[in-house]
Amino acid sequence: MERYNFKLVEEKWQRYWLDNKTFKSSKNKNKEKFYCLEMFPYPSGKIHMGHVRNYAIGDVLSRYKTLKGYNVLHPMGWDSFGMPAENAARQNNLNPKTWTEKNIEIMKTQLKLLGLSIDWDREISTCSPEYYKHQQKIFLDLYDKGLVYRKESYVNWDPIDKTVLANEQVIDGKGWRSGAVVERKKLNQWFFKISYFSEELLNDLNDLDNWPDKVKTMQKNWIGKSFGCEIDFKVEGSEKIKSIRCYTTRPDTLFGFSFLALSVDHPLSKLYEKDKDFIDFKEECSKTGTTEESIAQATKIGFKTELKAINPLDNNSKVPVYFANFVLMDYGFGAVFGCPAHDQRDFDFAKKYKLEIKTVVKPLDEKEDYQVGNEAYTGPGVIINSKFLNGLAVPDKSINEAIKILEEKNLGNKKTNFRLKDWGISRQRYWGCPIPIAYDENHNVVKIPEKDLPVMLPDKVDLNTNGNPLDSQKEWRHLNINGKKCTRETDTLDTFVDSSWYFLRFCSAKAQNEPFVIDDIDYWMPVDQYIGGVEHAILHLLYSRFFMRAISLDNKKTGLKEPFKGLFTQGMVCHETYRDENNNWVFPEDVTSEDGENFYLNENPSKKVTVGPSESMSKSKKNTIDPEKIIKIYGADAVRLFILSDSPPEKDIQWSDTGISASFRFLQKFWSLNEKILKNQKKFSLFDEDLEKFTNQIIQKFEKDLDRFSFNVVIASIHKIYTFYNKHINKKDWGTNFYKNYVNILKVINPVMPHFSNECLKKLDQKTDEIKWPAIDKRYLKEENFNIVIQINGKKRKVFSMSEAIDEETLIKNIKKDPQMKKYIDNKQIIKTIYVENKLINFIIN
RNA sequence: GCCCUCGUGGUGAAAUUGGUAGACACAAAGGACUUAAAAUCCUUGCCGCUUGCGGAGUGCCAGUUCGAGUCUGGCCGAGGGCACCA
Repeated sequence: MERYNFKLVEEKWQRYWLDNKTFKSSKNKNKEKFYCLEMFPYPSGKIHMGHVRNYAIGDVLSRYKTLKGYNVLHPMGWDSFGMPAENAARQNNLNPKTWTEKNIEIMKTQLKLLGLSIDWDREISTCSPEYYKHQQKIFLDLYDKGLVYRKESYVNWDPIDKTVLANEQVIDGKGWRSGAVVERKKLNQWFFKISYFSEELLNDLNDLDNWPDKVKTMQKNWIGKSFGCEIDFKVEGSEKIKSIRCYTTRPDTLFGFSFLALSVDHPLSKLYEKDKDFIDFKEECSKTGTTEESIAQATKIGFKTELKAINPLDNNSKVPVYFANFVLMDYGFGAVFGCPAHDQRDFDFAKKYKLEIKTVVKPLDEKEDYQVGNEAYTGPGVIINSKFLNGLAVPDKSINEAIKILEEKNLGNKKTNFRLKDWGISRQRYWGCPIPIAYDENHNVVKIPEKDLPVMLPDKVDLNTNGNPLDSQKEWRHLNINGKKCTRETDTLDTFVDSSWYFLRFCSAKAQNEPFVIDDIDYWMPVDQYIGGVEHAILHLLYSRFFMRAISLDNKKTGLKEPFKGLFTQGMVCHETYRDENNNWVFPEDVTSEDGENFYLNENPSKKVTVGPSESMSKSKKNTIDPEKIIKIYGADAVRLFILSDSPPEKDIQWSDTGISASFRFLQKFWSLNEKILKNQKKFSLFDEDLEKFTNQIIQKFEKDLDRFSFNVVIASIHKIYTFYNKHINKKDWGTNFYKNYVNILKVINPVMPHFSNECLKKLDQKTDEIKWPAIDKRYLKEENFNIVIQINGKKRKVFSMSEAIDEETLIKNIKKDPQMKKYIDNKQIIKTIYVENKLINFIIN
């Protein structure tokens, strides 16, 4: 019997698909479309298991939908701008472009080994001018729409490398490369006005029915809508300043007001910029680390001014004004009123500076003379000690009433606030999309004319200079626009911009003169199923939602707002971590074990290896498995089968060597089943109803499980199929329907293991092009063997197997006759009987 | 601190609207076949007693229900997100 040679088979079919352009997609308005998209990879060098899992899921879905008769779009591209290229190029003295293009070639080859059903004719790469020229066009379009602006803002500045660092490049307050203490520096930066859509981005989450709730909640919190009131506080003690505006969500606690706190960046700080004590204080504030921990533990410090703020509801109450380190400038107005009794931060601050702590809310179960203890009380209750607000229920009534009164007295206004900040898109980097802007001699912004697009990245740059390499490109920087001397913007775009519209480009990947053709996106968009890692739950997905709205704004031709109709976030691939005696990480392939308990180095079995917990595969911990090596040993179908089995796709999965080899052996077993069937094709004679039932029911289950992404259950069904068919064939139950049903089985497993399925079908002389999902014969879906559970007082005592439906009366008669059941029922009074038709009967007795 | 999710055998898990808990696999043990090995197939969740049967059982404690892994409340534990957002 011929062994299954996955290598030959997989190569053969991959060649066939390529030569025949099997997965080429084109618009067909008579056919329902399905746009399946996985998050495109960054070409870092090689694919990793995370990619394998992501693309296996997407591929199964794409192939399934194709079988179901949809016109499927399943493209792939490269998120190819970004810092790793710049760093790698610097290290190896290469050009980022060369490095990136080489990686793309390698990874493309690896993806093809997986047998993905991708339309490679639509391949795009964001670092290619063919792509970014359109992005520059979109940038200018958004500029014209007023959604792009420039303002001064703070950045993390590395004083040694003279460059801006992203937040994740700042480690313990120091630059990741130079180790220099990072400074806050004000720079002119470009922004997208994502806040223009805050309300919409929040509300429209409600319509995204096919998104995970988790992601929607994360976005909701990120947008952070809060409802409150802006209040002007009159100020005494300075000629220059008469009032300070604050934002609060708790205007009802205004009678507990005991200080007013300002951010050190508040405009009022100008009054103190020559005050040495204030300069020292500001310095002290900036030292508070940037790490989450240090912020959480930071003590609250303040700088007392000579100013007094007046309580708008009680003009006799005058309280000190402080600058305080815990007030943020970019939320609200950079000024807050302090109510220590009912806000923990204010409480901590008041304790430190011995300010009054006046209780104005009491919990419902406390007496009128309630006083807050060692911490602020922020829960619900009733207003006290607050004159005309007393007795109001906290929070809803009290807040609404307080706002009403403030508005009536012209002291404040109802206000909604969002946490979502505008998106800073300037990066002082070389390997990114140039911003198509220049400045004239008076520093005015000048758009690069459309005819001069794309603004090409210069090929030859010195990456070893400090700061942005583009700054030193003298020739490139200077240009004339309409006869005026100008200099180019040297910042490039955040790479998140590249990935905010690539799903549109796939619809018109070859369009020369525009980013996309309206007719194409009308047909293909929105993406029906988007699949990727949960790490992009907020930024990438929110930015894409913003882009879709920004592009559609004032655009009469497309009104699309949501780019992704369905979203699926898959879990990570994990593996145990290994360390040698010197505590260095060791690759799993360099480790061996005979008993599964003690581990040693392959090269030196006397050296013990300690096993750490299983964690998400990462290069730094060396707990990675190279997909290419695994595919070469076990084949793509075995890898696909394994990576989809066992764990539900949204959860993390454990890589296991025994698991992958079991999948491999399973394919071998399935193959020999196929061989047996092939040899005995002529022997089918008897009709077998059980087979018909099994097959139709399992295909139905397949559909249901595929539709709800239960791939692990689908794989379980495949195992069941094998066991069932193998049993039948060993018993020589050659039903006339055996062959037909088996062929249908080969079709439904096709999305999961396409090479294997195609090869088996071919061997049985079946067509492999345009395979259709088999129609289910409804006659066999009806369960005709009824298992009726007999319960006594809700406890299972026996199961009756019936070949046909039975009525309650007969059933009870049978039960009473049953010798096993007799002992439970005889001489007992049946108080109640619960009967679920053909399923269950429950006797309640005493 | 706030928000969200999840707790089921040795392990990954299944159970779609409350109705036979543990499908399907991994590991381990035992068995069949074999001169032997590989491969393949079968059996085994736990505790009792003699095949068979009985008991407990889905993190813990209550509740609703004829019936709860599933619903409600409280507690404990794990993971994730946000983090001085006023």
